[in-house]
Formats: sequence, structure tokens, C-alpha cells
Amino acid sequence: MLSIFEVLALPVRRDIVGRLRLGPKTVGELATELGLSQPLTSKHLRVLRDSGFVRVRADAQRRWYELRPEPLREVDEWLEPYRWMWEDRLDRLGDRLDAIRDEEEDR
Amino acid sequence: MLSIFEVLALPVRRDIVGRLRLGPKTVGELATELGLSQPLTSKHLRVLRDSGFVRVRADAQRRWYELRPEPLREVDEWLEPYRWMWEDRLDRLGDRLDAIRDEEEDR
DNA sequence: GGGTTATATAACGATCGTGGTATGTTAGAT
DNA sequence: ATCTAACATACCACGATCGTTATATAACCC
Repeated sequence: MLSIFEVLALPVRRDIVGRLRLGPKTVGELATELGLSQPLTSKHLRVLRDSGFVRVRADAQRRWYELRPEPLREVDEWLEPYRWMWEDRLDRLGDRLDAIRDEEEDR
Repeated sequence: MLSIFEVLALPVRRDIVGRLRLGPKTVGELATELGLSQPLTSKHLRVLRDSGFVRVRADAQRRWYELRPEPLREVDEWLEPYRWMWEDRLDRLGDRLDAIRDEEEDR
């Protein structure tokens, strides 16, 4: 089975993930949108499924694929130790100051 | 040239990135720490360099590799449209409330 | 200059994932 | 019961990348 980062390494798979962001879609819908053959679409969805990115719901012959947050969240957590490199804050201090300023402006 | 996600797909490359998090290291240091051959280490560093993850500073025969934030930041930005899926907040409202609560506690 | 240290690159073989084609499976429709 | 629609899977071949080994480059030391 492919790791989370390996799954995301392929542009077409990130594309699928992106198109499922706003709601579930069927294999046929995705294949059409992406201009892929049905078997190839199914295969990528299989990879996404095995790695936890999507789950399937059966509906007659249709298969509705739905995005799951966990793997994406893992990527987010992996990034955490590096965020200080581009987020100019001292241990969330910046966020707090921003929030306070926003509150002031709302008055 | 490999894309950012392709670069991160390999565990050993994420490992290198991780070990450079706290400061620059030489090829030899990394090779020893990771238990890799020198040529392999150099090759991975080459990939990391081409994709912008690291930059090199020459120092006699030594090459100091330093981590750069940009590609990691790109991953972070790619994740942005998905964060609502696991961050329980309504358009940053949660962050603000957290910050306000923290401020209250500090009093 | 000769030797050594540190690193980069070339060449090669092997592995693995990708994409295509063909086929299997299941459910609905007539 | 048969036909069709929607999807999954098996098989195969190509291509890319990974790791190894050998070699090249460059700078320091004696």
C-alpha cells in the first residue's frame, strides 16, 4: 500500500481529491471530468481508498466516493514542526495579537 | 524535475528534511546519521535542491545544506482549502475564541 | 607535487507504479 | 431471461526512479 505522500505525489490523484472537496461523486462523474478512462479512475480511487483518503457508499450500480479528512490532517500535522519557518510568530503570539486586533476593529 | 509532493513521497527524503529542521548539516553528517552511502545522500540532496527544499553553502570541501521554507509552505497552502474538514471553526472564529480564552486565563 | 578528505556525477541493474486493454461482476431495465 | 449500465479487477508492457559501484572534481595538508 502506498503511503500518504506517495498517494499525493500523482497530480491526477490530487485532482481527484480536489474535486471531492465539496461533496461525493461517482466514478463516472470523476472519469468524465478528468478525461480519464473508467478503469484508470477506479484504480486511482482504489489507491485513495486504501490509504484512507476516501470512503465509498454503494447506491445500486453507482459508487459514491466521499473525501475523508484523516490523511490530509496527517500531512497538516507533519508540517507543524516546520511552520515557524514561514509563520512569523512567537509560539502563537502572532495569532493572538491578530485576533485581538480583529476584535478591536469589530467594535 | 520532481514535484514537491514527489520529493516528499520518499521517507528518506522527509527524514533529511527533518534533520535539517534545526540547522544546516554537511553531506557527511547526514550520510552518517541516516546510514546512507555518500553518493546516495548527495543524490537525494540534489533532488531536494532542485525542488527548492534546500540550498547549499560551500565551505572548503564541505557543503552545508540548509532547509528552505518555500516548498513546505506550498504544501501548507495546498492544504488550506481542506482545513475546514478537521478544524472545528467557522471561518477562524474558533481561533479567535481560543485566543480570547487564553488571554482571560493569563489574567 | 603527492596524498587525503569531502562531495558530485555517471553508468548500470533492478524494482515498482502507471496506464491501457480486456474481462468479470452486479444491479437495473425491458 | 436478456440486455445494458456502472464499476472493479487482471494482465501486460513501458518508463521512471532508486540504490549500488566506480569514477571525477576540488580543496586541504604534508
